[in-house]
Parts: sequence; structure tokens; C-alpha cells
Amino acid sequence: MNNEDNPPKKKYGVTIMDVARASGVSYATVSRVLSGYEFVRESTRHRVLEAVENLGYVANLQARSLAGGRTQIIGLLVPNLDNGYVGTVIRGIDQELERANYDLMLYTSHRHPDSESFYVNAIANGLTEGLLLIAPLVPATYLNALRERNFPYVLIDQVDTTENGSVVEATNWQGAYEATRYLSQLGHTRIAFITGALAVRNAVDRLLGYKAALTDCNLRVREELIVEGDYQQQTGYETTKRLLQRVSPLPTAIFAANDLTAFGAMDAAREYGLSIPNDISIIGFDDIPQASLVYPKLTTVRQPLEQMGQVAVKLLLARIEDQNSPPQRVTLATQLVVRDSCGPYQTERESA
Amino acid sequence: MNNEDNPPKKKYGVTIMDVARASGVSYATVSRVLSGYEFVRESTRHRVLEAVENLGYVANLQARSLAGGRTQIIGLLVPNLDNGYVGTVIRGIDQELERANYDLMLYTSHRHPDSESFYVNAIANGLTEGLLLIAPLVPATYLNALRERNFPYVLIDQVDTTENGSVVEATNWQGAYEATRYLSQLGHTRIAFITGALAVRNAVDRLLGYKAALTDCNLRVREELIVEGDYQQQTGYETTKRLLQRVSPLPTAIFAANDLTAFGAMDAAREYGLSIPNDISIIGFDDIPQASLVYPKLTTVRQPLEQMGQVAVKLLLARIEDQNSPPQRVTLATQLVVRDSCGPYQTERESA
DNA sequence: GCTGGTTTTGCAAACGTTTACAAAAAATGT
DNA sequence: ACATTTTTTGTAAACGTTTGCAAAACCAGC
Repeated sequence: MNNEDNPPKKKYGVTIMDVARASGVSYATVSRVLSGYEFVRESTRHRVLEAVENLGYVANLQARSLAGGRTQIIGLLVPNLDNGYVGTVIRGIDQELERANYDLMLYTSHRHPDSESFYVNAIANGLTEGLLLIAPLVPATYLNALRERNFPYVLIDQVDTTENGSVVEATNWQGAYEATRYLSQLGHTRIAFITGALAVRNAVDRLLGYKAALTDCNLRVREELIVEGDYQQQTGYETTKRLLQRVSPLPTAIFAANDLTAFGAMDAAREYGLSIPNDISIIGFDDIPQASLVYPKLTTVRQPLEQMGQVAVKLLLARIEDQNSPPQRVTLATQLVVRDSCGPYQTERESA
Repeated sequence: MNNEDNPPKKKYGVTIMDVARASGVSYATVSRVLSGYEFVRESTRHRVLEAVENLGYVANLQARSLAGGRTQIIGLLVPNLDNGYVGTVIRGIDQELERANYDLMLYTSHRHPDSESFYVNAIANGLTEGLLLIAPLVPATYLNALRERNFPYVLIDQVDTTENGSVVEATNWQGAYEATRYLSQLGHTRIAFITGALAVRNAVDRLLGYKAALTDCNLRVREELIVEGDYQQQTGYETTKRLLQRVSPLPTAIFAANDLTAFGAMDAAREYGLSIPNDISIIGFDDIPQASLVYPKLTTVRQPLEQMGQVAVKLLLARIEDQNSPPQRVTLATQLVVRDSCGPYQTERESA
């Protein structure tokens, strides 16, 4: 098509050379202007900037990074994207990234499932300057590789067993404690708990908070009311169903370790003929966007997801700035959000 | 810390040189092996591959791309991530990308909001080989820039007014037609419609489908039952509220142009004292993950979101392979998903 | 007008690849 | 064994930046 008139033209691209030529300085000077180097004469700076503007020059990241500059990219490894949880965190990440003029490379962990260490190796060796990991399930493999290379990373909603990276999390124990106490204050005494996968630290913390609150409220911890889940809606549904069939008298409240599980529990309860919150109260954890969307609106413990994203980026950037800055652990406060899925304990009326 | 014992060590990184040294060949040969060049002796190839394995070598993308190779990265521009819509599409994108061994760079359009053209300029000048745009609102600015550079891109769920890029969409008209006809078959005659932002083509198509179905079912198109929304839940809520207050007799069914709007409508209807689906039927469009999550489960028109993502990647990759391959337009079929939010028309019983 | 010190600038050498081009090695035919 | 062809490998020159080092230009002060 247009190969005819200018065959030797390569990529459509203005380079630093073009800018140098146009402004009558050396390319080194252009580079200095662009990277905000101090000792450049004001008039020169102006000429260069003008040329940049005119030519619509945009720096070539690959070259810059190769030459030792910054890529201004961080990687983000997420488990999935179909519930609002991660989306909300990303919103916070995004805001902060924009402020710092960074771009984001997204990896979903179901990709490259076989060779995880190679995978992270690739990330770290690639163009990202740091890595953010949201609630990774089995981070041990990753983490060692990252630490070995002294590659900056920050974990969100997951502790770092190697104690080497920064961590942003919420007060899981405290949140669970409050939720449980709230139910107790509503008069409930048979409060069931559906955990997350207990391999994950925050799941354990929530369970502990629940137990502690029970004790403090002078309620017995009954093992038959505690069932292990895995933070998935489907599992929440199934375990609740089994729970309701197995336990008698029925629990009058269910504390689900996260919102997704709570949704599953709601479905199961309803299917069992129970009305929410009249026959049974249900409370969640996380406050993902859907929580206020379901019917009845879910009472839950809010994690400041957006803020967690922001903080994580700040920590990561700090780490990138100064590789030797010590890893930090930031714990943000959760907050009980009362909506419509919990009600006061009703005097027993022989359910079904 | 470990700076003491080996000061002249730079970045922790194995280069092609190291591999060459270890396998006793020149770096060029290593490069050839790695890029799958044909004329390499089998024994040599083996030695090189072995060295790669031993040293844990991973190619440096920046360098590769600078030297004219591929980055294996595509960009994805999305409006947001807090409802499952985009997440679901990404799932499809992801699958396909993995197959092709590509990585993903994520941009959310609320970033760089001021200088959009510069923004896209930057993307196109960066390391992405192509760009995927999900339902961009005002793509005109972008598109021209992209076209000028002959930069490969594919639009998802949005037509390309410049007719220059490939497009993946669903049968919006048809889907709306079927939904409307379904309501009509249930006996409804006063079917309201809440549109999307009519600047967007698919919103118009859905409206047209609705009207066509009405006509074909021998129902009058009543302008007072059509209100303009913008695909947002909040707007769905507000417009529905106004609609219910204003119109009498009330509509017995509401067709919301997307699920989010339908959720808003459900809230409003309930607040107005209407029971779903007994007093009023509500139907949505998209079938985002939440649709089966809300109560009652939303009847809706499914767009094959995941598949749309997959197809989009295929088109984009094809375009990247052969810059001159003509832009295509793929339209995937929607499908009515009947759940619980629609019921048959009940004989009038003087609402409130 | 020189001297000595700053401030600015330019040159050149990286950075880690890919890829023409040419040389070397191997295979083939005689 | 030698010339010819074919396959395989190596050398060198990009790609577009950043940055150390040294030269040039400026500015005082005398």
C-alpha cells in the first residue's frame, strides 16, 4: 500500500535522536531533560521540550529500561477477577499507581499453573520493578524465588511466612470478634461458623476471633457448629446445606468467613425454607460490592479493600525506591457494616 | 549485606552470553535456538537448551523487543473492574492469551483521563503489540491515533465507527427482541424499557430490538414507558423509581438494558412495595456473574462474555501476525436465560 | 584579558537481544 | 582427494535509551 513511496521507513517512531536534531542539542542532553536532570540550561530545556511536543515524542520504554532506567511497571498477581473483591482492591492500586505514573501488568494465577517458580522467575526477570500479590494461595514457592533475587514485593491479605516482604492486611481477628459479638448481642446463642481454607492464615484468625468472642460472651464453642469451607460460594452453599440437615436444634445465626460463602449460605438457608433474617441471621466478611446487592442486603465486616490496594502500592514503591528499606506490615481496621441480613433472636417456634 | 564478597556483580541476571559460554557456542546461536530457528545442529540445540535449563535463563524482554523481536504482550483497556462483566471477559482473554504465550498489560480508563490521545499514544509506543478495548465509551479519540500508526486493535462490545479495527460483539438487537417477546408471551402488555446511554451503539440496538418485538407482538410502543439510563445500577434505581411514580397503571414488566440496571430496578420496585416477580417482572441483559446471585435470580439475556474475550484475542493475534489482514466483525449469539425474576402476567389487582 | 571554578554539554560505552552477512564445517559428487 | 553445494556457526551492527567522563562554555575575580 504505502510501501511504495518510502520503502526504507521502519517503525513509525520518533526517537530521542529526532528530538536532538530538531532542538540542536545532543541526544544525551535530551535524555537529561527528559529524566529531569538538574544541570541543564533553562533555555535548552525549553527548546528540547518544545521539540518533544512538536514531534509527539514518547520515550521507548524497552530501551530506557535496558539502559538501566525504570520501566515504571509493576506486576500484579491475582487469583481471579469474577467477584468484586479483587476488582475493588485494584481500584485502590490503580489510583496510587496513577499518582506515581506507573503501569500495571496483570497476571492471573491460573495461568502458567504448572511451573510456578519459573513463572515468577519470568515476572521478576521481566520488566516489572515490583510485584503485588493479592491473596495468593500457596505463596511459599513464589516467595523464596523473589527473596533470593531481592525482588520487591508486597502481599495483600495474606501473611508472608518468610517474613521478608511487606504485607497489607486487615484486622481479621478483631473483625470476626465484632461480628460474633454483634450476633450475640442480638440474642443469638447458637451461632455457626463457616471457615475459609484453614491453610490460609487469615481464615485461622477469623476463626480465632469468632471463638474468642463466643467465650467472652459466655457462649460455649460447639465444634459441631463449625465447618470448614474455602471462601467459595459453592462450598458455602454445600456446607450450609449439610449443616442444616445435621444439626438440631438449628443454629439461629451463621457467620460466614467471607461474603461469597455467605451468599452460598443464604441460598442454602432459603432452599431449606428459612427466611432471612427472620428464621436465621447471616453475616459475612469482606464487604465486596455484591454484598449490598443481594437480597436481603448482607450485613458484613468491611475490609477497606480499596485502601489496602493503595497502601500496598505505597509500600511497594517505597521498597523499589530503597531496596534496603525493611519490609513492613500494615494492618488496617475492619468495620462492621450492618444491613438487613441479621435480626434479633426470635423465640423458638419449632422450625419445620 | 552481600555486597562485600562480590562487589562487581550487577543485576542478578543470566544473559544470553552466559548461556553461550556455558554451552560453548556463540550468543547468536543461542539466540537462534531460543527463537526456534531451523538450521541448528541437533546436538548444539541440545547443549544450549541444557545450559538454559541449568542456568535458569529467562530472556530479557526489553532487549528482545528493542532488537526487533516480540514482546508477547498485549494491552487491555477496560472501563472498570468492579462488576463481574469485565472480569468474565478477561477470563476468556486470559485463556486464549495463555495458549499463545502472551502477557497482559492492564489499563483502566479512568486513569490518564485528561490526555487520552497521548495516553493511547504511549500504549502504542510501548511494549504492547496490540490493544484490546472493552466497551470504551468515547473511542473516537483513541481509534484515530491507533489507526494512524496502523496499530492492531480489537473492540469488544462496541462498534468501531472508523470501521478500521476488528470488533467482537453480541446480537444485541436479537437479544433484546427475544427478551421482549418472552415477556409478551408471559402475558405482559405494559413492558417498560430502561435503555443504556444512547450514545453507545449497542444501547440503541437493544432499544430497537425491544421496539421491534413489541410491534411484532402487536403491542403499542409507548414512549412513556421508555426511559434513558446509562447502564449504571444507581441510575437504574433512580429511573425506575421515577417511572413507577409517574406511570399509571404501572408497567407489569421492566426490561433493563443491562443487569446492573436491572439490579437497580429490583431495588426500586421492592422499595415501592412490589414483589418480584409476582407484582412485576424484571429482565436484564448480559448475564454477569451476579445475575444468578441476586434474589430472586435474574432472568436475563446472556452475552457469551468469556467467549467474546477469546475471540477478541484470536482476532487481535491474527492482526498482529499479519498487519494487513482485514479487520473483521464477529457477532456472537445471545441467549435467553430464564431464572426467577419474571412471572406470568397476573390479573390486575389494583396495586397500592 | 587571564585564571580558576562552576555549570552545561557531548562523546562513547554500556544494556541484552535479533538478524544480515560472511565464514567455517560438513556433506556430496566426482 | 578435490571442488561444489549445503548446512551450521560466528562476527558485527543495529535497536533507543542512560550515564560516566571529559571537554566546552560560562562566570567571577583579579
